[in-house]
Amino acid sequence: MAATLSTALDVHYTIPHSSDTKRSTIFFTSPLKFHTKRFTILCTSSKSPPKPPPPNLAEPQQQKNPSLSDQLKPLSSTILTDTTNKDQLSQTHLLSKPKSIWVNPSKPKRSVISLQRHKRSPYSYNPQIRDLRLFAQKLNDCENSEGAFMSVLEEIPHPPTRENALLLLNSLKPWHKTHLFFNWVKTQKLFPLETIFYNVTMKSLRFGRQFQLIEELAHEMIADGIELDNITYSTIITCAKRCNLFDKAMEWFERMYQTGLMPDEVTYSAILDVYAKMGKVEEVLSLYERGRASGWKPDPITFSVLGKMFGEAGDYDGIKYVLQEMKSLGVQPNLVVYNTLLEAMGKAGKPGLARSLFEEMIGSGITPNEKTLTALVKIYGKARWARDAMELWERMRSNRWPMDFFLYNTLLSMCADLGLEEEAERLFEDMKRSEQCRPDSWSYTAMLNIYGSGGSVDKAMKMFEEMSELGVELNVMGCTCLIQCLGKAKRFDDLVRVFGVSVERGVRPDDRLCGCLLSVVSLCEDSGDVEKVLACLLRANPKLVAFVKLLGVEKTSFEIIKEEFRVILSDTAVEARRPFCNCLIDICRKRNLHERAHELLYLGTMYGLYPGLHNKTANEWCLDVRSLSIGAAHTALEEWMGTLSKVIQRQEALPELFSANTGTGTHKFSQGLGSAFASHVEKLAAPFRQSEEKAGCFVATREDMVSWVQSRIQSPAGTT
DNA sequence: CCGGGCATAG
Repeated sequence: MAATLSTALDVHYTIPHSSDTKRSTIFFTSPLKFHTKRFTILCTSSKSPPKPPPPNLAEPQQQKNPSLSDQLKPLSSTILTDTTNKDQLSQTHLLSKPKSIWVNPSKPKRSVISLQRHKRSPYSYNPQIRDLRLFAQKLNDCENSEGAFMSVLEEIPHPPTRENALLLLNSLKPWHKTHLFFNWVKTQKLFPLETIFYNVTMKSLRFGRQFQLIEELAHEMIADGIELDNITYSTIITCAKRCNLFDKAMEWFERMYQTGLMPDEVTYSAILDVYAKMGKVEEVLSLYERGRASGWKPDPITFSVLGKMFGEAGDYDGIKYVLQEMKSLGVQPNLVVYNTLLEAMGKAGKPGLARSLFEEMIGSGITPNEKTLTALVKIYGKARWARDAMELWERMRSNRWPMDFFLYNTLLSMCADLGLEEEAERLFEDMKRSEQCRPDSWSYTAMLNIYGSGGSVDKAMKMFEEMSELGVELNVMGCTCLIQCLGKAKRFDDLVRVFGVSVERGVRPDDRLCGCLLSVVSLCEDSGDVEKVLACLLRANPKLVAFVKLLGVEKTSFEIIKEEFRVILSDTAVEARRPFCNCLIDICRKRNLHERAHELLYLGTMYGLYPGLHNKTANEWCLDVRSLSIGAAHTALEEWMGTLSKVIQRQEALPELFSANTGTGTHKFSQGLGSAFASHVEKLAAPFRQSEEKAGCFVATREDMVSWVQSRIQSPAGTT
């Protein structure tokens, strides 16, 4: 198999792997692509094309309005018909800032947004407001049934005039009661129900996510000839969005244009958010550009929508673009915008930029809230920036910045990320003493994570017992942390008990928990223990257990392993695939199935689980084992040495430097891949030395490598 | 007293 794997590793020399495929930089590196892409908002990239209005919808009154998709013809086609020298124009315009396109158009573009916000009608002071508020409270407090509601309603202190009815309608919750009251007012027929009555009712229905009812009301408005205004549409659209009915949101947005109503910026940013939530980045940017071209100066909420979208995409260039746009338009970010952008920076993996953005925010005089601090604490924890995390924590205390439940739990998780056991314990005690923030399932899980990764088994078990006593739910992550910890401590009987209790208490094992059990199997010295742990795994993933057994059957062919492993991996969550492969390799090595281990590493490489394992330049060949388990790293090193021997024997060109990167294990609790690697290198007497410049890197010169390989060829000792 | 944006995990 060795030859086959070297072939696989060789494949890596030539195929550049890209780990950055999720970056979308449409707008910034390739404006041409963006602007020339044919785009119609409702048709092209939507999985479900827009349906015609349902038959019970009245026909829109004004057919003269083009559909939105017609209005949003690609910018490029509009520009190119305006000139004879198309090539030149497309060059100059597409490379300049998009908005410059609109400086002097021969025909003004049709506007897509109304620059005037919908005006609200003023209301006059109602002297009965006090009575009516008390009455509304009474209605809110009564039993949530039609009978109870109607009998309280008979005690209404003042006649339900238009103003009184509106006031009551505005004060009612939950949505059932608003709806009952709306219907009651309708049956009274004391005055015609105007748009505002529908709007207020819809707002309440949206709280209860009652899209069906909202749509019924909208159809009723259409049938009765009651005008739908921007407030109506934005409420319908945001309700559809919250119910994940994106097609519905688009359908109503489209209908709005068709009836000749121009969205104002509230409706417009609501629909931008709909597209953003669907991940339609290009569509959002196109809409944004069209709005800008109509003379719209977006407000902070719009930028928050854009920032969130780029954050979800992990697109740092996009986040930069949002900041630039705000700057050039003179829009000052508010607290929510900063919160969104901080979170986005975290998702884009830019802790340093998140830190400067936070300082900029403080500098501009904005006080952070719980959400700001939650985002930042999470970022520092994940980046393992212990110093920044502790400084921030100190600032939170000395400035008395607000704390809440999320923030407590995030601080606990940060302690887990940084290995701060004592700090976490103090925090946890604070929470127990507090009124508002008693530890919940998240808090206990964080503690299980801290004790689990720190190897404090007894403390972890104490948490587990405490959870049972207090009735705190154990979730799959807490269970995984505990199992991992018990496994490392070789307390297999406790492990089996914890697993059983967890499943009884409703924990549904996921792929990460299976990976954890598999890693415990690789730690077992005794075959009886192996069976115990496999029995747990059998309840969660019988196929995986069958595969583990198959690996030990000597006559199993490589082809069978290949196919069965493929099936296993395709049934496995992406984030658990490499851990599975690592553990399986470890298991094989533990059982002295070294050939099998090499086969699995080969297959793992084939199936793309180890991108960038081997990097080759003219000067340096580097084996990057940072994402490998100890057994897998040993296997990869052996494989690499085998390949090098052949290359040297064939007298092919070699680089000056060889290096193996184990990483430094920035996590306090990481398992020490570097030292394991060092001792394996020592056992092989390979000429690798710890690099002085680069921590976690082992280096060897060409001369040393060649003489070592040649000595091994002469006396092939210690080849396993 | 009618409409839009922000948070917790192995």
